Amino acid sequence: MGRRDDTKAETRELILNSARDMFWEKGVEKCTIRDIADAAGVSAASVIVHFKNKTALLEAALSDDLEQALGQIIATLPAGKGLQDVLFHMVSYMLTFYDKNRELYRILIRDTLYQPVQDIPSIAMLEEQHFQFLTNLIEHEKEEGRVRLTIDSRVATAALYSLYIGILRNFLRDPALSVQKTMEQLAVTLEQYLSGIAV
Amino acid sequence: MGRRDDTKAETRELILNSARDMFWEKGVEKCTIRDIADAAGVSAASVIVHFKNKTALLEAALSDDLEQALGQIIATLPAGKGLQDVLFHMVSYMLTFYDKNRELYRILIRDTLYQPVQDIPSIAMLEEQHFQFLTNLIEHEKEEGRVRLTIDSRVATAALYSLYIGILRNFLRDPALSVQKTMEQLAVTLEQYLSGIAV
DNA sequence: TGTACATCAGTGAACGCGCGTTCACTGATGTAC
DNA sequence: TGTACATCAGTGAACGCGCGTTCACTGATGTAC
Repeated sequence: MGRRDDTKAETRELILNSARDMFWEKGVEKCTIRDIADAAGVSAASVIVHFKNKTALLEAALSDDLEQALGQIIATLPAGKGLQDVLFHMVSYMLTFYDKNRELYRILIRDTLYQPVQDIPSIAMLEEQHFQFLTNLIEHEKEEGRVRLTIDSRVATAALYSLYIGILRNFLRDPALSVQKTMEQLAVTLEQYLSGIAV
Repeated sequence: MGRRDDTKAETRELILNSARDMFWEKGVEKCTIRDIADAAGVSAASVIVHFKNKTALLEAALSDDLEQALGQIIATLPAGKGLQDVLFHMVSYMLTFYDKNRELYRILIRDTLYQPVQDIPSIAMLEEQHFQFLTNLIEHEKEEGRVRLTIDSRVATAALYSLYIGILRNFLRDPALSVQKTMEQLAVTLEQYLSGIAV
């Protein structure tokens, strides 16, 4: 880790910061790799050396903020509350976060959700953390006697995540849908999931 | 509806057929709008007149087959069976369908799932039909006394659809995941959803 | 029914744009002796 | 410690490619009278 690696990392950061700023300001479609390179005071070729393509750059540029958000969520978790409260807290935080620039995050999610894991390393890692956290939470709920012991926690996590992604899809696709309304959707969905629908 | 409209519709069909064939053969990324135009014996400008862009063409070109698949599913439905059997039948049919060209359908879904409804008219309509069918199914289950009457069918439909999309995501992103294995995932997920996870 | 005109699907060729690649290069940093 | 060479991040300029647009046009079809 000599000076060479340091300056390399610095250049990377310069590009990442400019990218994030420009994506926020002008939107993904409206700003070019050249624009970002210019703003970072770096050549366009250098951007491509650091990031495979525009989507990879987008992913890397926005994942820092996402990571911070996830950290914030966990730091501000309501203590001693059950699954439902924790999930509410998480989703409402994330929706408020995405609401700051729905169009930007819609494009991020559209372009990453169905990509192979190796193409979206940062977000895949965040997702994995998120999963692990939820799984632990469900395990904890089992110990508290609020979730049946026969339930497979990984399966339940995947299901809850799918329900979240589904609701997020509505939220990001329909600008008229408020955070409030979306949280109400979550409430009924979650209520159904927890108690089941079968007689 | 004179001859003018007829020939217009014919040209549209020519483009659509060439597009579907080429997308299947070479993959979406590898074939250009010009390639498709040439194969259809039509000018590239004409393709753009008929379809706004490549994604719109992809959506239109593949939605016919999807519509047929959905028709087939409903036609071959196991009669007199419950929700679980019907859902199994549907998902297993769709996975087998997508399995014929996972990469192609991965791209289709990636490029359409988070697009505004007006940009993907054909698929949005299919989705709406699919939804309606599921909602009716759940209503029927209520009458049969297999689903609680207090359950909101639209909410349950949205939830089941989200769970399906989540499982489909794993399937399309991981080529090593077999239809069989994916159906097992569905089984446990569905079992949880039907009976709930809470004590 | 025929004539004159309007409409419009489709053409072909050119264009601008942005992405991603390539390549010879510069200059700072790292390493071998 | 100094010297000579190797490495490699970054440059700048050019390039090819595909997308989507534009525009003057042709010729068939539709419509008004």
